[in-house]
Amino acid sequence: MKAHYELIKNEKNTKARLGIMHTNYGDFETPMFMPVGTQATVKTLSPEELKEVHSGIILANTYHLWLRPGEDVVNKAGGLHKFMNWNGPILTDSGGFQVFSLSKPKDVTEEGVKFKNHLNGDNLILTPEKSIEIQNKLDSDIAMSFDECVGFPHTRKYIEDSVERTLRWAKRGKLVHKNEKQALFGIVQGAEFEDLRKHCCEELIKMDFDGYSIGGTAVGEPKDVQYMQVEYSCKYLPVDKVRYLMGVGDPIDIIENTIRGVDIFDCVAPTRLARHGHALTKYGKINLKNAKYKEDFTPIDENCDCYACKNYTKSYIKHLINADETFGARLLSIHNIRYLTKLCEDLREAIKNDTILDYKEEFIKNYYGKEKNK
RNA sequence: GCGGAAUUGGUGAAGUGGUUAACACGCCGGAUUGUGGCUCCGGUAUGCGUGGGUUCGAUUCCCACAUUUCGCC
Repeated sequence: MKAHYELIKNEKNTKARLGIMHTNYGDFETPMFMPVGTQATVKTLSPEELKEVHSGIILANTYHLWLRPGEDVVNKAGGLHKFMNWNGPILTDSGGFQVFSLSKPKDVTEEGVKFKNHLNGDNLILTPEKSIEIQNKLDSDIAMSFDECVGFPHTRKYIEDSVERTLRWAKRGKLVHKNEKQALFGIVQGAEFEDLRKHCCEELIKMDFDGYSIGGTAVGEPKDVQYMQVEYSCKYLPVDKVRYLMGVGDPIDIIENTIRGVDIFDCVAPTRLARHGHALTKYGKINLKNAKYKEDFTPIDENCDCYACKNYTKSYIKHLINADETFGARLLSIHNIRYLTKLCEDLREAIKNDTILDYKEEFIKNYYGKEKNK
């Protein structure tokens, strides 16, 4: 069986959707936040801890696992689930984001994208076919097409060419996709141009993917542009397939884009922020390095059910972060991921009750309001 | 008691008779969006042991004192 989406309910006042993703490694409800585990591990967390924070699915990265340890090693281990001892769903990114973060414009060719291996300097080329072959071997539940993720700003002409290339790459990848238990998603590009997003959606739908990702967001564009890009994508996507917004994980953005019809999110923010000493709270992001927490013997959030909040104080976690102890990063990662999965639980509840706009208003009032008064 | 050396921010320290006293760490803030993990960006000594003197001008030269330290009796 391939992973597939079941639509449960549309929210009455917005485009928000409640759904279930069925996979061979369990089902999860959407909207859902997906933590990032680039190198077959969500940094600092064990699989048991990931279960505890209610991660329905995690993301791993094709580019990194290709370079190290190599897809054949993972394949011989019995696939990514066995290799990393995670028996929940896994989605793999295609390496498309590395097109944005690691390559220069001249490195993007029709064949694929040239990279310099960051571990040993080798010149490499990642192609749509190679990306899919690697993902087939990694044996994730959901694979991504290899796309070109273009940064912001950019010219319309470049996006026009890039979208066509991404479509050709999607088709090439689909042709070599052989893993029958693995779903394959197409990626919508087109930046902030509605006609290009529409065109991209229509062409991808013709290829009949198992789900659709919205790409080209979270690359430095203003918030209103991001929301527009999501609207211009969801508008043209089929209702019976899941929609995954790539790279977005700011709490407000999760709410705004859920309202616009997105089902799955991923972001490095909760884990990266954790390693740098930040915690997400109802009243905004706080920096535990700040001196004011030195003798704050209360939990990050008294109402949070995570292991960190149930057992540790801000003062202690601040001490761990200041002393560069990894346990601090682990406690904050647990909290931040739980914060986002709980946010998604709340959003699902609000969709059931058709109260998502009220939820958003209340959330923003708390998140920005008190933070600014501090 | 005698002789020498030293005294620069929270710490280790560089430095010069003349605009804003280097650098590092720490500290105080900020950033971080399909992760090239442990990064990046700011701020942080109105003052160079204390008191005099020389000089147009002294943290820098001179004197005294204090403190620290080394050696000798």
